[in-house]
Amino acid sequence: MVNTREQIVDAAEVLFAENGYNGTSLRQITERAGANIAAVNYHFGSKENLLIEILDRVVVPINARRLVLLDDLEHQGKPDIRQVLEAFLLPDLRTLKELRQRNQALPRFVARMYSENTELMRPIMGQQFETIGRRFGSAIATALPHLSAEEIGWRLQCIVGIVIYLFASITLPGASSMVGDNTEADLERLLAITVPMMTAPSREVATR
Amino acid sequence: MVNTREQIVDAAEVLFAENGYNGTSLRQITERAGANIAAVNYHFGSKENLLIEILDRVVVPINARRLVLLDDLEHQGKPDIRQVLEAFLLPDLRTLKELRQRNQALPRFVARMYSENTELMRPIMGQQFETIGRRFGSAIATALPHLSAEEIGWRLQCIVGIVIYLFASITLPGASSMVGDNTEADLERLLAITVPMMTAPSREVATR
DNA sequence: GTACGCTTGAAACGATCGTTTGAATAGGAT
DNA sequence: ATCCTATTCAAACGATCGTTTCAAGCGTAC
Repeated sequence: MVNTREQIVDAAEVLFAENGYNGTSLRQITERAGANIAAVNYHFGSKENLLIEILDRVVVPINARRLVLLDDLEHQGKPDIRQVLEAFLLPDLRTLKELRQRNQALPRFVARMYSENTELMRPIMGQQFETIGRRFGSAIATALPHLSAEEIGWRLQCIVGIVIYLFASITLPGASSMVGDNTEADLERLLAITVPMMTAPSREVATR
Repeated sequence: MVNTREQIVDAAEVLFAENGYNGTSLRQITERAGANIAAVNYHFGSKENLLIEILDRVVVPINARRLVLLDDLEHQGKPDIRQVLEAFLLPDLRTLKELRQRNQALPRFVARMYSENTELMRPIMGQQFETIGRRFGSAIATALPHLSAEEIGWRLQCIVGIVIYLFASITLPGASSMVGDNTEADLERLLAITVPMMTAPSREVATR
């Protein structure tokens, strides 16, 4: 076998997406990869390290792309809400499309891991979103001065919920798929609802 | 033990929410419930039946409530978009609050199972949402004639994504919790963004 | 008391889990 | 050819999984 390590990662991506982390055994992975059981612990050390390696390669670049786009925007001047949201959403759509081309089931797995909110995932997504939330929160605040920081954070989390749902690729009966191959069109469609959703006047809650 | 069956359900709810279905063993469940291992298979037949029993008691009433509210609305006349969305969201918020009072971790577990999109879950949520999507889709279509049925279904799924995210109770660092105890206030907050999000013109080009 | 359904108990079932071991193999550098 | 490092392999490790078995306990009707 010339490239056992890569074959294992590919097989694990598919099986994790299909049956979850706990629902996938190393024997399934290595059988699909055409490798030996011991190869996982040899190349990765443990099953958990294999998971982290898969997740990191997906999650980290998304937020890196977000920050690059936002930096560019703020360097050019004061961005409006549509530009900020585009910088937030475009990395998701591009990554979603790329992941699908590489492995059709991978985005769903990432969405599952995100929504599991377990102790394994919390440091991975927590530290990532801390910077993202602060940077985009203040960018939105300057574009929409009528909203409080708390309300902006709340609405941003709603958008995160939509994005995770996009990644989950849940296609309910009678509904078409949420995103397609045309990233520009998907972005337009998302901005068409997220911009009004973010711009809407606040009915803020006092008792929280 | 006077009520072993109930104790098992309660323990399973907590542990499933914490560690997932595959991540929870029957021995953990029965130990927490103060029951014997064999009690699970005696009362439920299998671990999978125990899961289905827990999910059914949560998911089915939500959509039943939705349909009752929508029936009431349509019986009174032609509902506007805000009323329809209220009928869609209110059962979620009420159920979310109730579930939290009963078991703080239960909503997160439901959200996890929803987003897993596995073969076990598909019949449970699929058949449920088929009626819901059709009924609410047509109700929204009469309230918003400028939107195509396909666009309505797509936006409705975005709202489902937000709701699942609410249930997941993911609290990112630096952000407050998404919903509280004041259901009326939470509903107002959700309607403040979902009504503009649903009403927005289709594929709008620019907001300046 | 005796007999009978319902429920619980301890123990073991076969299967599978993630991990480890140590020998066998390959392929280049010297 | 010889050595060395990297990788693969079959096999087994102890642990834990969901499930089953069957005896013991329980309250109620006879």
